[in-house]
Amino acid sequence: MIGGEHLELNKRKLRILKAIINDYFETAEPVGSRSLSRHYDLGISPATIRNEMSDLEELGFIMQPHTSSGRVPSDKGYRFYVDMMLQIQQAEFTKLVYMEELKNSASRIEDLLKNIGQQLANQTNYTTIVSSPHYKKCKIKNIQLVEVEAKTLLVVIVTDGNTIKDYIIKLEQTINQRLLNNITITINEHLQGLTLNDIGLNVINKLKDAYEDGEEVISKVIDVVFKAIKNVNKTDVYTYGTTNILQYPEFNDISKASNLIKALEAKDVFKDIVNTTIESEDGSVKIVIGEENEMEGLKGCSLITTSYHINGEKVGAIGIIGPRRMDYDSTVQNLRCLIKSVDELLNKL
Amino acid sequence: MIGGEHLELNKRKLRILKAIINDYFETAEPVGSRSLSRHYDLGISPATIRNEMSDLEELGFIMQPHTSSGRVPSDKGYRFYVDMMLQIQQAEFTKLVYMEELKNSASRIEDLLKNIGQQLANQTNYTTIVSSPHYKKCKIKNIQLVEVEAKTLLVVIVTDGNTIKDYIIKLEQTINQRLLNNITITINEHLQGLTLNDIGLNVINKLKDAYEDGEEVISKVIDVVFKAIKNVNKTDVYTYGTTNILQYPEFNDISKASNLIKALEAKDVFKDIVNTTIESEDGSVKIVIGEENEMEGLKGCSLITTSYHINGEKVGAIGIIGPRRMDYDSTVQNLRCLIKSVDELLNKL
DNA sequence: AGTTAGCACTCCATGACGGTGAGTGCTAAC
DNA sequence: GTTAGCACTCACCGTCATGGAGTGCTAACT
Repeated sequence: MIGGEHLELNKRKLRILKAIINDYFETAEPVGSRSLSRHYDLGISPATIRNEMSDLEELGFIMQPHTSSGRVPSDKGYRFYVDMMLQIQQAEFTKLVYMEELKNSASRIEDLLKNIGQQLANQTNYTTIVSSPHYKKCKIKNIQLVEVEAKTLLVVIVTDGNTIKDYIIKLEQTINQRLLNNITITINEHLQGLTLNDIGLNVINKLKDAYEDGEEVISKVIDVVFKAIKNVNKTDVYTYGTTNILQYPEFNDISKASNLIKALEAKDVFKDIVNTTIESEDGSVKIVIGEENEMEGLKGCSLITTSYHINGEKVGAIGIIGPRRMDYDSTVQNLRCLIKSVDELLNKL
Repeated sequence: MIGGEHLELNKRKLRILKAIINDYFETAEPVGSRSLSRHYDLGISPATIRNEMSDLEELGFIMQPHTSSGRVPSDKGYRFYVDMMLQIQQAEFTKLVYMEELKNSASRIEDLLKNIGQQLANQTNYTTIVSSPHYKKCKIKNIQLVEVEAKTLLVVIVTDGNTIKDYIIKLEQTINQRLLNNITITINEHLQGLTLNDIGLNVINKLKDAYEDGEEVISKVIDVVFKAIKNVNKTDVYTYGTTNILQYPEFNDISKASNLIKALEAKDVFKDIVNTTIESEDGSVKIVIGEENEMEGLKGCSLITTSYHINGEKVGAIGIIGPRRMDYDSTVQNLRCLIKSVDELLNKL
């Protein structure tokens, strides 16, 4: 399909489309034939450009906001441009200036991801989203029980990727230290290496049988283990630089801005985006343009996402949200470089 | 000072001021003498109202945006009104409808506070801020060391109010389980009940002397303890319902809205507000009006804050941000009821 | 046949203009 | 002390003319 349309676009039409996209990126105003011929050295007269633009409009790559105004790239136009760009673009990994900072800034994955989101927003002047890591099969690595005060236990659960979750549980009766130690050991023996699905009734019963006076503790611990694993699997999404995107004239209208912010606030809706990003091809960059967005509030924006890895597994997504006319070229480039360094950093932690 | 001005305001002027504040709250438009006499049963003619308004303006309680326009309450006018209200208002504790929900929703303090912020934003249609609890003197309750894999230790630190912080530390060399257990016991013996200030060089040295081959572990654990306590003492501030405030016409201008959102995003600046709120009189409600705000982006807003308690100690703040003409009366009322229930809930956890 | 100059036309943005409505302050009468 | 009346101000709104930037079409040029 796209290939077919590509063939229809001769070199001159392509140059003009690119020029329109570039001019519109810079001015945010519909671009006309005359201004195009002035600013770009196309070697043809405005009249010729007009003819070509008329063709491009017929093909659906550009649109007129109203008769006798200049042209604006359509979603389809951007789609075409972006698909072409993704094929052509050389992966040129320049070292990002803020990588050094990041390297030293954080020893926890969450903090690192937060810094990345913040830095990327600052650097691109767009809004960024970062999802927390999400492990497909979350295995239990270690469970620790600590008495913090009488009848109160602290349960610490370490899972894959050294994610730690801790819970406080209240008991009906006190429990002596020796029993607690033994229970801890037994629980670990039974649960280490298991995923949520692996923990069936038989495992639970076996555990409960092991200690008669420990039944309360064990069943409460198991509750908490389930909670923890569910929590680890919960994808959290964080956004940075929300106000960055408000500076672009397309969001001058408060109602548009408000809708967008509302969408950013309701992070739930990003989870789909994160999931499809994670499931898409390794190392690929996904671009969603304008109306292609399923979320209402984002239809005025474009979204560039890619996934990051921990221990070789795709576990989370990083995305950039900008106006439809955003600078796809260098933003994609930027994101590619970033993700490369991020993957390295994450695997070092 | 305020008392003196109060005396200057006879009953009629007061009624007029209240009427202006109320009308402006409802319409967000400057209010004139004629419309005032129509909508409120003041028993006097517009001409008389005009004379009174002229006086009120001279006293600084109301202002004219431009000659021959209606009047708008000034910060001083609101301040006067609000101070009076706070003195008069009966604390009438109606049960909040969403309290039941909150009761069941959360078992962790952070989750509960999050729900509260969200609910309060929904209910008031303003933006809310909630600070995380901040304990004056944070004592160490329990420290636990767990080997999660070779050369990798998990350090769990439980402090006052059952706040839990956990850290992963990497070691140069493996450590056997027995030594680890002993170190854990010794560390707890030495550090339990101490605050950050209590941990001086002599404590550290004593600890290090206890185990020759445990020096690395001990010094790394102490590092982490310091970090944890600092983290517990760090006040985090969360905001909810950011878009709520954008619906008010005073923020129709995108630049004003953007400034406000920027202020909300830069949560650091709220910490002063939180601190002064926590330090102010027990159970009191603090109101900051318009230009009284120190933060640039908030000068167009008003802020109503109060503190919540855990174990009798004021540990955090809850606040509501609305337009200057917000409904101080019922918002304060609302906040008072909320905080009463919240304090109860928090102390049950 | 492809390219270009010229021309008529469209539409948006801008600024001037006048009328309207809501407001004020002042004065004089009640 | 209160109020009616009046002159005046100012924001707001619709209308109108103007200018600029753009288009599409046609005819002439290479």
